[in-house]
Amino acid sequence: MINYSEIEDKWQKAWAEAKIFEGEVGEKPPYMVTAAFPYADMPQHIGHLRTYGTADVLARYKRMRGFNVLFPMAFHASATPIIAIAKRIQDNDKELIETMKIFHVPDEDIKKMVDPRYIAEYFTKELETGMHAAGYSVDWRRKFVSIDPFFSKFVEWQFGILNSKGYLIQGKHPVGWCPHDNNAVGMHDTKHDVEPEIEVETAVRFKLDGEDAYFVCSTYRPETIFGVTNVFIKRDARYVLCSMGDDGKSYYISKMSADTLSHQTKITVSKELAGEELLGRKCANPMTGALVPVYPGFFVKEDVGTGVVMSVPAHAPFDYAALERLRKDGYLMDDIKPIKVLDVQIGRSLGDVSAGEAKPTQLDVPALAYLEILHTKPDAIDDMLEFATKLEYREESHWGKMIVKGYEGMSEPAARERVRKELEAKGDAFDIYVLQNAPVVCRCGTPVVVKVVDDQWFLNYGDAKWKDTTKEAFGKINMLPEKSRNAFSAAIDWIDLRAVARARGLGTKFPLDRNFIIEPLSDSTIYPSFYTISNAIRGIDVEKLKPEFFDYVYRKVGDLDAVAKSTGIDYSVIKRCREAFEYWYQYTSRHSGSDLVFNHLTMYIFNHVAVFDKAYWPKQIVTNALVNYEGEKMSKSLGNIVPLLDGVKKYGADPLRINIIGATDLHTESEFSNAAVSGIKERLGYLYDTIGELGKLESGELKRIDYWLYSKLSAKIEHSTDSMEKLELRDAYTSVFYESILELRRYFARGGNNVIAVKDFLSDVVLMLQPIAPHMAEEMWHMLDNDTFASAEKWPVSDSGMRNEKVELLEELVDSTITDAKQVGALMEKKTGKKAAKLHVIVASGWKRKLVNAIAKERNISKALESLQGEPASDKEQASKLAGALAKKVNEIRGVSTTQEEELDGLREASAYMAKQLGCEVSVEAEGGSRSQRAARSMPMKPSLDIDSA
RNA sequence: GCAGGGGUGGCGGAGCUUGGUCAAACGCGGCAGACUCAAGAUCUGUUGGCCAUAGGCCUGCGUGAGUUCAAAUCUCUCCCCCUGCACCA
Repeated sequence: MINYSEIEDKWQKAWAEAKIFEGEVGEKPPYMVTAAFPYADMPQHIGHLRTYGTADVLARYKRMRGFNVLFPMAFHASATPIIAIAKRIQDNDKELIETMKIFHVPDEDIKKMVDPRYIAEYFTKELETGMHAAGYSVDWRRKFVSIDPFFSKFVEWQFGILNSKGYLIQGKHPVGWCPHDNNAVGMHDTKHDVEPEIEVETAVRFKLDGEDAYFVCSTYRPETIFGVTNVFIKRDARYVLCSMGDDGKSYYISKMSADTLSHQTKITVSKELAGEELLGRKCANPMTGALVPVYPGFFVKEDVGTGVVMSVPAHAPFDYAALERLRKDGYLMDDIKPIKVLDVQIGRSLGDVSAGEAKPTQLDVPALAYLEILHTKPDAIDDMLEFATKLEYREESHWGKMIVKGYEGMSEPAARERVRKELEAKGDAFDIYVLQNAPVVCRCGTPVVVKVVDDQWFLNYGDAKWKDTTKEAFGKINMLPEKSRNAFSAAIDWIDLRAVARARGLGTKFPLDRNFIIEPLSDSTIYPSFYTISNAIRGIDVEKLKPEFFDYVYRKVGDLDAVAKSTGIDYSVIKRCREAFEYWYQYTSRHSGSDLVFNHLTMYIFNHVAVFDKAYWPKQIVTNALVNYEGEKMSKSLGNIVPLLDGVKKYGADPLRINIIGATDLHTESEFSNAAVSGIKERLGYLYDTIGELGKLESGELKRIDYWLYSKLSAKIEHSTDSMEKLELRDAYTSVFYESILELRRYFARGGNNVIAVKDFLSDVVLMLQPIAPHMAEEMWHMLDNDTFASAEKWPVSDSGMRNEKVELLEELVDSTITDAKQVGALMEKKTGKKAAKLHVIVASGWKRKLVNAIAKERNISKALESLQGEPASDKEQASKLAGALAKKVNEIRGVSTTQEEELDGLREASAYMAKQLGCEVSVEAEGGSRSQRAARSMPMKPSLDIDSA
């Protein structure tokens, strides 16, 4: 049994003592690997191995490829969860404390976590311990925390630059808001961690006839305004007459919506009344001018939107149903006729079957037609109407074409935008925000509302010039996996204004308004550059870290002497910082989970472009998918989180690393499972044992199977090197790990026993295993009589001279012959009831090879036969016979490279092996010399088989 | 809704960039055998389906169409699944 923890301890200590992972400026080409900050609000679980482990594998690989590698690490604490956690600890939140227990946080530490700073302090230690245990080749001298004062100086400097470039702007912004706490609320501030989802609706105003006031209807589909036949209100709800904003007009909306909307605009109520009282009035459609009546709608909700709904019976099943019900109840409205505004093939998305059955009686009223194809009626339950609404909305949005004059042929989304803009231009429409997933409840118990704050600071990622420069930089970045490029491209186009200041949290104060904190994703966009100097400036009085220091180090602005003088920082330190930045930042590889593409990673590119010279723009970005546990997503609520330290202790760092990092492509989720890890352990054990037993092998002359092993090794090195360059780790480690073991097994089964060959093979395999399984590789490397560090060795180089395709081909011939013989033997046994006693393997003559190759080349039977001129007459006769048989497959025939002698040789050499596999005697014969009647059936690479029964 | 990714055996997933030599590498699971008093572990073999029974044939890569001598692979259509959608790490 391998004692993983003993081996891990041993080598982790040895590496630290030898300082082999400490990056210093040097002569070799630099390569800097950074992975997204871990957040210091929880320790790591095994899922984190995916990103950090991948970065470590790359760092270790590049070191072996002759690069001077720097792999630093730091921690993020400037986040809201950390504040929320402190608060929840204070409130004695059971669920949270449960989670803390999963991570073995001692009670006394939990108690201290009412202080957010203690949370950060505790978990940064935990994180470092975990990363150490996982065997990451990190240069720990450079670590810092995002709330360290010297880092804040760096962030402030960065924001100074962004501001000087005009990228910081101020404006209105909708946020989830708790009226009780008077605070913006995010996911971490709500019960059950629900993210408040804010959605924009269009509010359209309808002028009342004969009254200086408006109804405000909220809608998602302003383009249907052409089809409005009436307005719905809720009969038994309370409504108010109020002012909205400062346009001096009066508006009718429900009382409840007035409360909600008061967080978005100034609302002053002048009168309150019952919905009942509004009935019977008329108001004007702002688009068409038509006067429409006000009716009660059964489905209208006073707390949704404005509590007033514009009715479009042609395109809204609810509206249609409401009118039908009113009609049934005898409500007079002879003048109401649905007005169709767009055309669509009804039921198209349901497939041919349902659409074929549907017989819409009134195609002029799509809303009714939708009810009909769903076999439902206007008096159906709300859920059915809802379903019909969704279907209609979706199909019309997808395929609908406008039929309204002036908008003919426009798609629904285009028309929606245009109508909205037109109405807004006239002042007849404005945006209102709604909580799409209401109710969302703040941890204090108050329902969350949408508030529009008007003094929010934004980073303007929409700035056209900035975007263009970013795209330029993006085009040159190496993306791994390459297919992530599309997502980035979309993200760069999409990102616009990003709020950068927040009211509370740990972190750097916002320089333009010290009452705010810089939002935690925005404070960490260019921090990888801070690693290049963090070790050199730690301990310097932070007040000396003035902007001119950073300007010089990162942008070479100013003069070294002057900077030293004005900051008071030692000349040599500044010089060293500049040199370190210039050196390390030439080539950087950035690693993160793919979930960060749409925020951190995109902002990472933007901010680098804004701050640094071209030479220091990002060079490579690596994203990876996440980790599942036994087929399920890992999550705290599922309780299937395995803390990293527990995992390492239980399974060993290397088996975990192979399973989580090496068994999957970057873009697919990896699967952690106990079964997979134990399979990996068995295989590591096989390699370990094989090395331990090398002494039992001999050192004779190389045999065919030895050449085969060398050939396989050479191909393996070439293949896995290619894969590693693209970080296709699954591919690389299938070859290096799994297939190596299969090859060794076959080698021994074929009678291989050469100590030199096996040792050569294993040495290279062990070295290639080093990036992913560093501890075991180190151990085995030393068992192979080396006294250097595998972690500091060179990656193996493929010796193309060792490639021997002929030998590999002949081994495949042995395999296929065995497979065929088994099948034939089984058939024979089934037919005759007798077991095979002797197998005759008859190898095809040379002329057949010529014929086959000629056909493969010419794709023409007669031409191929011509090329056989000069062969003995009898062969020619047989050749034309055979050629006739091959004629109908003329396009499928492949050429062969083996001669009859080579095949005979290869099969004879393996005849003992074949005999063992088949359990019968094996005789290998040449076609010419065989007495078997089946000899003529033999083909190149497909010997004829004849079995003598017992 | 928008954006990105995906749909291949019992399962996880290769293959798609560059069409043919290729359907299913590698792993898990299943089955059979070896070892064992036995179980487990391990090793060996086998494993898409169907019809065959001297090594063969047919069928099969979400749906439907198209391009081509040839499509898992290229184009289009539709369906379904996953992820993200901002002040939140």
